[in-house]
Amino acid sequence: MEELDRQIVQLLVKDGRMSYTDLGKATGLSTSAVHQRVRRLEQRGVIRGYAAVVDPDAVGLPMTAFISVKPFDPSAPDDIADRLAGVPEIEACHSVAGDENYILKVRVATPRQLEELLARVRSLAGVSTRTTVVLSTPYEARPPRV
Amino acid sequence: MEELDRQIVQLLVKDGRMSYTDLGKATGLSTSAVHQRVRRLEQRGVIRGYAAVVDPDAVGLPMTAFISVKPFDPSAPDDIADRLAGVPEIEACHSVAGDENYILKVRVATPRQLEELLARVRSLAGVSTRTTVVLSTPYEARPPRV
DNA sequence: GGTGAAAGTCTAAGACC
DNA sequence: GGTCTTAGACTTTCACC
Repeated sequence: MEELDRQIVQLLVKDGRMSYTDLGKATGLSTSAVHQRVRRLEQRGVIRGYAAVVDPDAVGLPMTAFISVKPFDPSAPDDIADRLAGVPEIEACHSVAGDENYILKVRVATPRQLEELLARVRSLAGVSTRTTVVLSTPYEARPPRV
Repeated sequence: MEELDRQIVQLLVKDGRMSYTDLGKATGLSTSAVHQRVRRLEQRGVIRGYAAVVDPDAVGLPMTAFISVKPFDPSAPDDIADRLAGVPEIEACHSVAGDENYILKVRVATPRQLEELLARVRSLAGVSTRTTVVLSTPYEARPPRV
């Protein structure tokens, strides 16, 4: 990716609501040139979208956990990610190398909800689970150095 | 949190660039009422900021891994998170309950860079590491159901 | 790929309920 | 907390280079 695009992406990752005017000032381009570049970056899928970053505590989801899952029947076709796609508590699902097949990142309100979620994940996906509870998060969603 | 605020947060998590005008239409409030509420949500820290969501592959960081770390000397004061705060490859750092003390999520370009990063993490923070490489990510950063 | 200008839309602040 | 109003800023499109 070219230097100017890299700069624009970097700026938008740090502040997704930065105006095209300000992006132009920061990069030395005109407003419309920036606008065009951003549109291309969106079309090419480099920029997937924009999101408000929310404090999970403040919206009633103070409990985070990582759930590693492994199928009961390792010979069955792996449709675990699909089976879990509709579970709203799951924020991320990564297929991984190692002892387990997937790592899920989940957010819930209470330990009781985590217990209920684990039961749901096990029965929906036919997996055993190993859960690591997050105690605190010094930082998260830090902008990548693009 | 109140229903209208919940709605606004939900909408902004899905589209961080949605205009106040459109937020007003979606919630049945006037533009300025929405604007006021958003400003309050930002001030109260419910909304921490806004970010462009970027495709890691497209910006040259196709490799993701989780690194669990444990201090060599468990009796030393725990300043691991601080020591690692300046490492740009680390996207998130969670203190966790369980066998290890922290889980880091990292993004790099190549296996060789991951190797170099692991060495850096170990020596900077005085920890042993256990690394789980991500093979693919069916979904990630899904908007929480606020 | 870039610029610059015009029309339309949105933001932000103030007065008022 | 809410609405309405208004000035100014920003976005978006277009003709042109």
